Amino acid sequence: MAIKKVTIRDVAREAGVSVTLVSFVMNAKEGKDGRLDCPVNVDTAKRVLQVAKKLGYRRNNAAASLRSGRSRSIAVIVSDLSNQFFSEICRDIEQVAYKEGYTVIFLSSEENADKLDKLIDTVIGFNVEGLIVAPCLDAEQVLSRVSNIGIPTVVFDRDIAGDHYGRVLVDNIDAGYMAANYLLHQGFGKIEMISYQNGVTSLLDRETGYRKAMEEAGLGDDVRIHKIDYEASAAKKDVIGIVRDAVKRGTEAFVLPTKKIGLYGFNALNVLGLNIQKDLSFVCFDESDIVDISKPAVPHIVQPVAEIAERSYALLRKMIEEKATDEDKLVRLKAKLEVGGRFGSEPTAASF
Amino acid sequence: MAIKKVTIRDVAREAGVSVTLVSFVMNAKEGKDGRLDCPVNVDTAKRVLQVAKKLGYRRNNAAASLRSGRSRSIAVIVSDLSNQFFSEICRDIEQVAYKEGYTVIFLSSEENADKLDKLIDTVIGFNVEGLIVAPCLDAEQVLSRVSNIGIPTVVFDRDIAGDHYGRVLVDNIDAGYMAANYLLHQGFGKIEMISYQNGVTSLLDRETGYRKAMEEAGLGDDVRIHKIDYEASAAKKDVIGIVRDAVKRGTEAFVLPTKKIGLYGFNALNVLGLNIQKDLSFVCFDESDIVDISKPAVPHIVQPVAEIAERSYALLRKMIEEKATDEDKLVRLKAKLEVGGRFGSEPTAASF
DNA sequence: TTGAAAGCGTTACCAG
DNA sequence: CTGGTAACGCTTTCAA
Repeated sequence: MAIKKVTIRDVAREAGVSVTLVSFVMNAKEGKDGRLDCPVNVDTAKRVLQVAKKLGYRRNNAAASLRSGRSRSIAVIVSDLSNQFFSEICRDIEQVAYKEGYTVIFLSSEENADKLDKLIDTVIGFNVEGLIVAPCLDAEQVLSRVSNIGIPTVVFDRDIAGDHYGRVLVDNIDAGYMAANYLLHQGFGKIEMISYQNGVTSLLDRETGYRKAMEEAGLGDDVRIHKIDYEASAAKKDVIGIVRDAVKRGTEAFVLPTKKIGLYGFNALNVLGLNIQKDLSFVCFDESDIVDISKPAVPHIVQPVAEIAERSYALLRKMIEEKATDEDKLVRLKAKLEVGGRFGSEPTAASF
Repeated sequence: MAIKKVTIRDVAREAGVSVTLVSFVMNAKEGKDGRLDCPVNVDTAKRVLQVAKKLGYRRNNAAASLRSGRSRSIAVIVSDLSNQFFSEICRDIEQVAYKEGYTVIFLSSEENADKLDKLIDTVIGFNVEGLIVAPCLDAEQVLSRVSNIGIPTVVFDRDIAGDHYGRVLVDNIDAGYMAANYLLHQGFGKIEMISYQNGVTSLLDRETGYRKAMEEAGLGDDVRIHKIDYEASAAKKDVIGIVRDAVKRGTEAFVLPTKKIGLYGFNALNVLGLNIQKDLSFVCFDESDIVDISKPAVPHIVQPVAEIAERSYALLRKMIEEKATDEDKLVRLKAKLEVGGRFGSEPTAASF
């Protein structure tokens, strides 16, 4: 069956009016009184609406966008769509954009700058009005091209130099500081950290925070940051070795600054037959099934996902409307330390 | 800064050729020999390419789509983008589509049929060539409208009656059967199941499979399927109660037919102070951080995510090209039982 | 309150 | 091989 194509002209003919009228009616927003606010006779409008519905008319956005230059759509490019952190942000952005009648296109750069480059071409060709990007590694050059083109762009999660971009960032220094400080207040002194060697800003900042907390506690000499491979199976092995040696050395706790590193940490405990808290304590980052369920609860730093999504979208809209001041263009959010699991404050067996 | 707009005409003028030539060149696919296959002089083509690059030309897809009627894009609508199962499928679809030069728009219906309806309007307005949909609850009517319009549509995860759709489904009866059967072979007899009361086909099928395995084992009288609320906090409470009562009754094992229900199960164990395997055994569904890390390993049914993605996309492409036979339009895939965690076959402490 | 007509940037068609 | 020109469906003046 061929795809039905009902145009504005079909509606106009059937309703006995001009295409202009139909266009007016179809674009009219409903006022608060339920009335359409457009310079069209109420009865005519009603008739047009009816005919449009009967015929199954749907606006051809390609044509509308071509003519008007606006597409009422934005693109969100993350480095891995299957990463929970990103997919939650995507969902939240979609929800808030949807309310304003904006369509969101999601794309995944797979942590690959070349692919990011091509994706950006694609979405620009789609006439999106703006971009929200979680920069992949080495994204600087690719994104500088975007800023040359002049398409409004907001980056989040990782920082990128350049004052053209809107930036929505979590204070990762503070996050790392909180993580280490929590452990210090628990009475631990021998606290180490495991991080990736790839040097993304968010991780470097968390390392800085950890270091700062240790130094303030007069434990600067005990700072130890282990760097592991980014690739999963290598990383997993690395962590097992690090944990095993650390326990021998008398290490009491670890700051594990990403969700995955946290999981590697738990895996190491399992493999080594160690117990969380009894043998070793962790502060993890982000929520995971593990920290949700673990008993005793595993303290973890959570990023304000919904807020990141909302602020990114709001900032982008402001930039699209060219109303964003330089102040607006940098949003700094704080992470939070969760001490109980997501189920922590819920009824326990005792309450039954 | 205004958005730079370089059109095909600018390139044509600068290169001293007609717009037609430029269009030819810009649409030419690279042949295997690296040569462009288009009826254009090689040198001319090269010059056009150079000028296009120099000027920063990018095709306006809205215009191209308007004129050609094809958009080289498809839409994927899932019921929750932040659900790992869906987001992995999205990523995989994106990857395979990208290779063929197709853009994918992802949307999230939030398990809401009305929203699905609107999203479909939106993407049709975007001139997408086809739809891949994970039906939300009550999606039947909404989707029947799509099939009237005649836009090629593939559904996955949940079945929908109607022979217009392509359908990529996992054999959930078999999956439920495998789950129960595994427990039976472990020597358990008192096996129960916890499921949602919302009656989606995939769950009903898993229940059927469980029932079938029990009946074949002569344990038809012991079949017990607990139905819980879909809403998380209610569900969590329900499961705690169910597990507590079940253990008292001497239940040995549970089939937990979704990832979330599995997590509720683990939560119940925690809250009740029970041990997996010692006090109660589970077969879960889908991968999660828990089943990855748990020790002893938790057997779980995994769906062939990559295959679902690939087959859905391939089928949709075939339908778009009107080459899909009725045979093609139903793809049945098998789930697999994983007995070890994802880390199961990896090096353990002993190997260090 | 209504309508005619001029494009938006591209591809398709036809002629050279 | 190359180029002119007519659409595609819509929004947007401008005029009635």
